[in-house]
Amino acid sequence: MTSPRWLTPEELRAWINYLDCSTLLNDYLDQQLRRDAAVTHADYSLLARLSVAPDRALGMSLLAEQLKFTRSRLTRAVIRLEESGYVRRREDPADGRGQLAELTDAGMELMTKAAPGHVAAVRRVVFDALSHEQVEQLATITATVVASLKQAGEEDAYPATLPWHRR
Amino acid sequence: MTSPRWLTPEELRAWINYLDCSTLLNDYLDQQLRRDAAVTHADYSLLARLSVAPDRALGMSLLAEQLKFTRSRLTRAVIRLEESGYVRRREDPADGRGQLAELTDAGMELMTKAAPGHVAAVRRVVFDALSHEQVEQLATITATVVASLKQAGEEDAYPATLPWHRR
DNA sequence: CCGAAGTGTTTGAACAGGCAAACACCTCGG
DNA sequence: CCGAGGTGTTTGCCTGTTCAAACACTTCGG
Repeated sequence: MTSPRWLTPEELRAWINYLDCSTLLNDYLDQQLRRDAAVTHADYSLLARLSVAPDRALGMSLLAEQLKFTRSRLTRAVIRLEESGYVRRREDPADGRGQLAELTDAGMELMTKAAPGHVAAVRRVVFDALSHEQVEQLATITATVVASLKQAGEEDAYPATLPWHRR
Repeated sequence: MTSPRWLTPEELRAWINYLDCSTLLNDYLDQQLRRDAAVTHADYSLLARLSVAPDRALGMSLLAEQLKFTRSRLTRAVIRLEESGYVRRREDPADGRGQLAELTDAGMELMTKAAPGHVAAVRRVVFDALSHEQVEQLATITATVVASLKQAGEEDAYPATLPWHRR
């Protein structure tokens, strides 16, 4: 690093906007779901993944990977949701080490009640405010950054740690 | 809500990409700062705000607002940073109720050490991967969403709670 | 000058999430 | 068939965050 290249004014503006956007959007959706469906955004995402899975069930590791959760976070989240009656766990018939998380009927019912409001909220603050072109731009930009993160992660991780998502 | 308008496939793709991007990017930067400068991304942002403020000092409420922190979150964060020696607090001479958070020399030194690496990381995973046009698109899109969130927040909040940032 | 209402900040209690270590089970070479 | 090493999951402990209630000070109407 010779002289650390700073961000240009446009980059800085984009960066600050992005940071604010990401925080506020997350807060907004979390509030909306808490208020209207009594779940957090994180729990909602978990249930949503299960609701579209075949048999409404997924292995814990797979689920953690999709959600970008640490395994321990997932364990605790699933325990909580199990206590609330939305999820059930059973052993993976194919692998004695594995557990499957399965959406219960109550969980499915919650999703069908909560999803319309959530989708409406996302629409309202994001997609209704953006043009069709901007939606495409957003998809491309975020995909690019994700790819770039993936590559950066692999390079950094050569010594030892953080294989996929801090393991 | 007649029949809840679902998301189109492109919208859904954009949304999922965005969600992944936001999570992974935050994780990545947090790891980078923890590893290279022994601070969290949140603490870094706080110190960064102070470092560019006049006299390196800001009132607690103003700082909380800029950072989108709860007031209580800010209180505790500042206490922690004060114990680490990066921040000092003093009474606001203009208002006996208020406190000012001020960056110490140690804090400033930390920032000058940490900033280049952080900026390099942001460049690497975001701006080096995007074209100049995409940076502008990102700035516009995020600004639009922030504005739309602000409006949505005001409308929702008519009954009672959540004035600015859940108060 | 008094007290009510407003604004700025902190505290107490509860909980989510991260890391690292432990545990359980599978798989494969010998 | 045994044990070493891998993979899937959970647990213990600690830190950071939230919500609500308390505190502290200021301001303003009477």
